[in-house]
Amino acid sequence: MTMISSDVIRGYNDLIILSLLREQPSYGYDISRQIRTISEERYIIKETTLYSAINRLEKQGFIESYFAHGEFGRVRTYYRITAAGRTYYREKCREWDLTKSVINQFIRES
Amino acid sequence: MTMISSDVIRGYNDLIILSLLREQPSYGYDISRQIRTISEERYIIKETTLYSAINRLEKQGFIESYFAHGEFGRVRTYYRITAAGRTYYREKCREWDLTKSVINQFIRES
DNA sequence: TTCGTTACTACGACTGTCATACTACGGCTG
DNA sequence: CAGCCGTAGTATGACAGTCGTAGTAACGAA
Repeated sequence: MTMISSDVIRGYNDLIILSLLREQPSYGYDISRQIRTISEERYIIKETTLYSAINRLEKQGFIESYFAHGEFGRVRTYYRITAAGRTYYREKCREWDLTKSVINQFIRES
Repeated sequence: MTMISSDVIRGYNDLIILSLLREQPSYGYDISRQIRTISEERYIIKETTLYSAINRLEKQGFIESYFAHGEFGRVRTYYRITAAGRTYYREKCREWDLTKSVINQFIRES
């Protein structure tokens, strides 16, 4: 099982986080578990990386936070995507498609 | 025409440079023109980024330099890929395939 | 002689990620 | 009831790759 190193996925954490929040609001720890699960253990995001990405996205207005109780009454910080966040997500998706096609051009050359 | 920003291609400059040197030895300025041409102007690498990537690759032993005359007798620093570089290139390609499939999983989810 | 293109190098700044470490609550086991 | 594991984070400083800015220098064309 090959894992993904952080430097190759660098810059796409925002995209990944937003793609999950597009489905439904969530909180940090759950987001990290979802990433792990959906990637089939091939990408495990570091806590510090995740939370710094989350804070960045919030500062930029792409997500917003609210407090809610999970099971057993524990309060957690939940995040939901904003309208600006959805727009940003679509842009990032286009950028990703472009990046894919450009890089593939170089690899296909050889 | 949408351009590729450097933060999305970050980490793949090594792969791109090696993919070109796999074909034939070349020098800095020519590599940057090839990148521009092959990407159809969608990715224009900054000089400083290119040369720091080249120096990094040489330090790591993935490419090696030699001096040669271009047209009109000007001496330029040419680079060719090493055996270690070819191995590294193949690894990076596999990593790229993995990254693609993982990121696509998140995007396809939604 | 000046300008544009070629062909670089140096330096300091910025950003995203990481390593390390710390806090704190709840549930389970011994 | 003590200790540990899983949950749910925050703080801090370091590092690597890229970028902005600037400078050098050789060559050909106008």
